[in-house]
Amino acid sequence: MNLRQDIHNSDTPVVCQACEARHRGVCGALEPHQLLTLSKHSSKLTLEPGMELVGDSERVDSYSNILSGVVKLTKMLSDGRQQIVGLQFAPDFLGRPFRSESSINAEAATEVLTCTFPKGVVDRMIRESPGLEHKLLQQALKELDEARDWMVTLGRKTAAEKVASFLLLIARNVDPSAVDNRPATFDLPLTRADIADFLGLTIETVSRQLTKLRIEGVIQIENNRHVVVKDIARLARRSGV
Amino acid sequence: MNLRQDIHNSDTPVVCQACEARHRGVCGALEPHQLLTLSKHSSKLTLEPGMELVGDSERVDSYSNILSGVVKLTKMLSDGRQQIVGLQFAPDFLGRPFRSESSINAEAATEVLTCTFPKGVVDRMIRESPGLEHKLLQQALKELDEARDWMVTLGRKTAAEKVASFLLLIARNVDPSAVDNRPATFDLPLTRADIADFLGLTIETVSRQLTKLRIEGVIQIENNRHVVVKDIARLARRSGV
DNA sequence: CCCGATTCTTGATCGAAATCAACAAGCCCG
DNA sequence: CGGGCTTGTTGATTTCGATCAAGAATCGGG
Repeated sequence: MNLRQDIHNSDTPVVCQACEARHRGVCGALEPHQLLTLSKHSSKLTLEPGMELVGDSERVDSYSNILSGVVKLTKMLSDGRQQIVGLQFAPDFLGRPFRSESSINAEAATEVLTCTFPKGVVDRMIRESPGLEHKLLQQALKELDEARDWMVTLGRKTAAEKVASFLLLIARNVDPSAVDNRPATFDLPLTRADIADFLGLTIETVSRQLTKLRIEGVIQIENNRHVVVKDIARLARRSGV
Repeated sequence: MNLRQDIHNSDTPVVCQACEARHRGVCGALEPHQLLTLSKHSSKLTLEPGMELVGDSERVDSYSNILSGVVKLTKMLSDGRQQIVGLQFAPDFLGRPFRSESSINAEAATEVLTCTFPKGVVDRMIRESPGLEHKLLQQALKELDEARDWMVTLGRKTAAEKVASFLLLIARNVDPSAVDNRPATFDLPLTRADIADFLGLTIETVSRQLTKLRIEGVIQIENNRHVVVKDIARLARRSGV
């Protein structure tokens, strides 16, 4: 799908011109004049790891496009047990349309760069522009597919398969060459504790499974975070399909 | 939200008049003339337990509103391990917009009554009617919320909490009085095997946990399927919040 | 109404991951 | 550059749920 090639680039606001969110994200649905309106109210934010984008059950009064970095979506039980229910990468759209309250917590896992808008401006634009709502529906359906895939991992895979599945997920989202089974290299955007919360495991189990994969030569790890996967297909075979 | 009270009921097709899908489902977004078009192409189907609505990776050429009964959405690993990734009740909309292939299997858990449409007719109507797309977005976001809630259950709850969570989910969807903590009575729409696949457990563990709840007086069970919960709040307390 | 099949329960044992515990390796900051 | 803190690894032990194995209850069909 090629997006409005007909319109000359110079019509679009400067801040939007090279933006991923316009090329592959929700902003692709907007006309130049809408981008202009939006860009007047938008601000680019840099968030350090651990900083909150959306607080649990806080009022949500803004939406964001993720321009770089990884955001984790978490849920917590009252006794402190935590589960990561989604990871978002650029150029994902972050925010819960049509509801000012969120039962979810969104937090920067790495350093994150966002383009952030006031909720009201976007909500108005949704009402005017069916194309934008269409993009949001696509984004929601994508997240739903990912959530359901992950439910299988959480409910039915072993610890070893879970860790392999996680590495595969990160590799595919961070290093494009992993998608077509070529060797991949990447930094883990999550700590062991985060990985454990994503996989429904403990940090000790995550650590042991990573060690096992390293010893068996499926992956190499440097400085705890940097991972090299020579044979993606081999990793995939360990992910329980 | 009250839906087009201005339009006299007699304008809407007879089959739609008392239909839940029009009152609380996606059809509420449609004008009488659209309902008429749709109703001309729709057919009501009755499905026995175990019958497939959407086959895994089959072409999906239809959408359905669930009018009664419970549909389970399942995913399977290549070695046969299975996970139920969602349950749908009336008047949920079933079908994956904008994609002719589904990686999900939809199967009647109980006897199910649907109102089914050809994909093409609905897809066309989506393009014409932003209101319909809006409803679909709401449906997708609802399913996403449910999926994420369930991820917490799968990843972080104990077997006892999982079974309690499941009973609570069914009670709230089947017996309205459960929603405001009044005593509830219902038939389990799933077999023990299905419950196990939903909770990421084995049938033996599900059975043992149900027995435990029964012995401790939290629930009563008759004929394996019929459940009475006198104190919903007590059940909720066991669900791990 | 009875028989066979399915579904469910209960018991005994096993094993994967959690927990408990100690230590190692980075890393930030003075 | 050294010390304290966070983050990660490894080992020993426990535990929860899986697995293996019988039975019991329920259901559907002749």
